[in-house]
Amino acid sequence: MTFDALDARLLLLLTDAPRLGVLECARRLGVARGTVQARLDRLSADGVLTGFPPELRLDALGYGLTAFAVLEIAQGRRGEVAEELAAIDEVCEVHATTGQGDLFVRMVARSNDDLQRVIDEVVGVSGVRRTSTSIALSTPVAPRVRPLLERIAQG
Amino acid sequence: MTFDALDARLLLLLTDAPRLGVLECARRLGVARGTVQARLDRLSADGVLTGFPPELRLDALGYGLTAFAVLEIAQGRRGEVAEELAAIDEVCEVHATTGQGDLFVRMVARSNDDLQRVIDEVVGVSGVRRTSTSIALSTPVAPRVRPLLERIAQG
DNA sequence: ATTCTTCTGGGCAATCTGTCCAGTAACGTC
DNA sequence: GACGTTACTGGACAGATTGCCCAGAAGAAT
Repeated sequence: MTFDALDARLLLLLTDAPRLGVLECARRLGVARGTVQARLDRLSADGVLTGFPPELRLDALGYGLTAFAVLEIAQGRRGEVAEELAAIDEVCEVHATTGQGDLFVRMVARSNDDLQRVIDEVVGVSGVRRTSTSIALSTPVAPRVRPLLERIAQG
Repeated sequence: MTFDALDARLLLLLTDAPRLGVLECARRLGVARGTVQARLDRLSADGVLTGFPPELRLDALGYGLTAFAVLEIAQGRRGEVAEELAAIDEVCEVHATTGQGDLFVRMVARSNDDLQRVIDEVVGVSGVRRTSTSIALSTPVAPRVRPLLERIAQG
């Protein structure tokens, strides 16, 4: 399973103009339409490209607060805890990590009160020992893949 | 600027079938084509919907390691540091947070050696005081917005 | 009651999609 | 070197979709 510069250029193109048609991509990349189609099919089939989820500004949706929590979990209950966390709507991301903390959680909320409620819900999950949370004040670098793609595309 | 259930249902639809056409969306939502078009235009214009970036499995791309770093920054140099971090390709996300740590960084790497290099680069940024890093062992909940949308869509 | 905004349902020309195909270039193998 | 495999090109086709426009209906606000 390979991923060459053309794949990267294609994905960059779709990053910039997501709802672009296959034909237009082919034109801009200077290759035949079938090639673009084949690449997209292959990337999807190989599981490299898992989709094109909409990118939303959550604050415009009413969820203006983002917070992080580091959870320390009781011995051997990590999987179980992770599952319960996944059931909380406001929990947008969970990682198991090395270090003193065991689980790292990203969550969102509508207001301070709402955040309080969400945090209570998170730390209230059975098996959670110690927690420490912090609030995101700003996001200088929003989630991105672009630089990596550009490198592969021979930027 | 509102965001109603139809908007949410539309975005859920596009989440599941990203490269779906406008007409097909209209059919599945049971509304006129023009409505779907208008909603998408409005969401984009309002800045709620910022795009449809490709969702990639970075490990399939060679970047199999994800690590997090909490950086403590010298007084008043946060913005400056954030800018330098943004210039590092492997840095995929940066948040300014409350708490003892000042900046929270997510980064990726190809291998342990590579991660070492990336970490060195990150902590080597001038203005970075103390750092603590940890590695993501697994990701029980990958970044998601779905539950929030479903709630708005009247789930 | 009147005005605005939004949605509907339809029509139009131009474009795109999915799907074929044959020819050609590139690559590894024997 | 000869051969087989794989990927890309360029072109064809019918059918579907897009962008755009419009008049009328339905609701909400004044």
